[in-house]
Amino acid sequence: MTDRRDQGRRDHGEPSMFDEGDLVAVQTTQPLDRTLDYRAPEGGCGLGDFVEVPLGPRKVPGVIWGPGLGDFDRSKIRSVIRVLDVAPMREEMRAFLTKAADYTLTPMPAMLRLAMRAPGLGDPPSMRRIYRRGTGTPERLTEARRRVLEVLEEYGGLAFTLRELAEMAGVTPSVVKGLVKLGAVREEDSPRDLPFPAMDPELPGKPLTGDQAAAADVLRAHLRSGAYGTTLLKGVTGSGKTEVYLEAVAECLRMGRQALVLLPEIALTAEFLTRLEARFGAKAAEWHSGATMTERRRIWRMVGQGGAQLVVGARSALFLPFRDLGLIIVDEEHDTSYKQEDGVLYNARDMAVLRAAMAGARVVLASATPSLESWANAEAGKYDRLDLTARFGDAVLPEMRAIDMRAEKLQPGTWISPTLRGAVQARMERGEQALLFLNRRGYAPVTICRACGHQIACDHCDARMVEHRFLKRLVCHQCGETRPMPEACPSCGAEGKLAPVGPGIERLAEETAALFPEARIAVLSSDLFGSARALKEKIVEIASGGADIIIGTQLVAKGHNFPKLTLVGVIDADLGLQGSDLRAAERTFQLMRQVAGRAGRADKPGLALLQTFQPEHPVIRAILAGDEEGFWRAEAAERQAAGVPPYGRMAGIILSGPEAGPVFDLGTALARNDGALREIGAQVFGPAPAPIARIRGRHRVRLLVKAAKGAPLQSALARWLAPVRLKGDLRLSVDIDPQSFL
DNA sequence: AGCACGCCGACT
DNA sequence: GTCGGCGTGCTC
Repeated sequence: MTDRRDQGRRDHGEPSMFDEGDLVAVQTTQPLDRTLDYRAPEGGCGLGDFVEVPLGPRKVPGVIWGPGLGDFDRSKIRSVIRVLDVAPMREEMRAFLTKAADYTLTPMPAMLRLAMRAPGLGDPPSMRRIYRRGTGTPERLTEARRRVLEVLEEYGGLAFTLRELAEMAGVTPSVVKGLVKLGAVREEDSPRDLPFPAMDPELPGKPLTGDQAAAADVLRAHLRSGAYGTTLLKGVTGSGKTEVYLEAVAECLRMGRQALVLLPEIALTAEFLTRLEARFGAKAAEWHSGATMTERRRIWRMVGQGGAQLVVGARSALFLPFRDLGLIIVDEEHDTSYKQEDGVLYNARDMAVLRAAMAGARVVLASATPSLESWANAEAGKYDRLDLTARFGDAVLPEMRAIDMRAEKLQPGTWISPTLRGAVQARMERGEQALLFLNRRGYAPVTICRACGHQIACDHCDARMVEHRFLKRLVCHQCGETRPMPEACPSCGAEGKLAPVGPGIERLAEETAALFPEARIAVLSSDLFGSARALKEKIVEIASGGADIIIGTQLVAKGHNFPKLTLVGVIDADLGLQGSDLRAAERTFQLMRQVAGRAGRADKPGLALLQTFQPEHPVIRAILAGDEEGFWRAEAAERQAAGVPPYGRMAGIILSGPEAGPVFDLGTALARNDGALREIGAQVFGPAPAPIARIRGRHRVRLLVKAAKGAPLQSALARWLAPVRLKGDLRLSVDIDPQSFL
């Protein structure tokens, strides 16, 4: 066995610490709340080694976590089956997982699973056959043979698999095999998982403007310090944020350390990867849920061996076994998709900071509209802050104006005000593009029966079904359940009485087409495209002028460039302000600013018009005034007064089960036995129906725990929840720092 | 997580 | 009598 693990150990000066027969504690991915003692296998093992151990009748994967605890009947202790042939888990990774588990109140096995999500971890490094140019030329040089040799010579020295080579030459594999026999092509074995091509940090980036160059200098200096630190890089759309943080990536690569770029949305990576390739001359490793087993396996192993210098990935890339991580970029750090259920509830932005602190790496949080948390951390001096203000070229941020909908005359069932209509008309006449933004998929959010007043709801969720006219179906946006659009009311049976209420993006498209029959209209909504690729292609087509009016949901807000766009019309700027979610204002502010930022990127000035019924609302006013600092200060003051994050601590407890009764009973029992929480001065609110009271037939109840900023919330929660025994199909999950609090 | 053990209802 | 429901407990 070529020993990768020995190599890994030598690299870090860790000796093989446990001899055969020594007791070792193994952390497995089985949901046990402690490590299990085993005997070290033949040849010994070291701290952090990935191993396979017997557990009952099964073999399970695990990691050597430390010396055995020795508190178990010696005669029952079994031996580690084998040490897997991958680099051992580093001390720093174990520390990170431990802290992350403590912080999110996640059992260690679930945490460890995130760090072992690599296919074929236990496989030996497998080989594959590759083919390269041999010496000599066959006597009979047929056309097919000539093409094969030509391909090999064209790619001077490179080797290919049989299939690749045959395909590239347009011949059958047997032609290649024939050449092998004649010695003109050489057949070799090579490891399946090859290192990624080296990145070249010395290639020139785009020229930077004054403040971009200054910001890049600061980031480079931070990196050279070699110690942990976080920087909030704030820059409006088009300010060249990416170019600036790529300079930090370049510096990191120059230092020989690894860099990780986290992106919130997979759809962005294709465009982004091209950009990276142009900057560093080679493809970065791309880690996301859509990657194949082979790719994942290669990345996981190469990251651990130092054969991948730059990884671009979704949130789970934080758990890759980096050997020497020097920099984590969290792009669009405010994006809510960084916090999502992934088996474990964690916020990738916060975990990035934790991981970097453990690894002695720098973090750059990049955003045009930072989260209030990050803004507050910068204010408090915990993060450095860099602001990029200038936009590229002479383009400026669009002018923003409100359209007071109380003063506009609209036909029932229409949503485009005369003012907005006129503005769109003007753009059409000048041959410019306009974007109408409405953050609601489908045709109409509500379908009501005019005979009996019944609203069509999902059978499994407490949510209304949304009509999707393109699909001719009703769709539940909660669980994805769909059914054909009925003719008759499912409640009273009246036919032809079902009526759409309220606007969705499809209905808006209908209205737009009626108003502008000549215009080419493109509708951009995530559900209208079968694949990310199809969506991407559509966006490229639109950007090059393939549409006059773009109608889109929030996916248009995410960093796509539309150079001909000069008008953004927000159909319902009040949409995000409704409800009692404390972060609603923040999210509306971010979304409106991002959407507005789409307009006027090139040399033409942009205009953003916000249709609103409450133009005097503080959030709308802050958006219009472009007074970000003012908005944040006001938001911060409100949250401080309410004692909520980031000025207080919160946790959500979600209980769920098939029957509402037992779920509520458990919630009530928990709320009553809150001694452990009162000890730290924390309060419990609830139980109350969760924001979505029923999902896929499971009833959900939520409790909220609120504590002071410095309070030891996690340990109190652990003590509080320790005695809970979940009966039947009841489930409990803890959400530290929930995104929405009501 | 699996998988055994075990303690109560309707079948040959 | 026993087959089988899934509640409880164990795995080094």
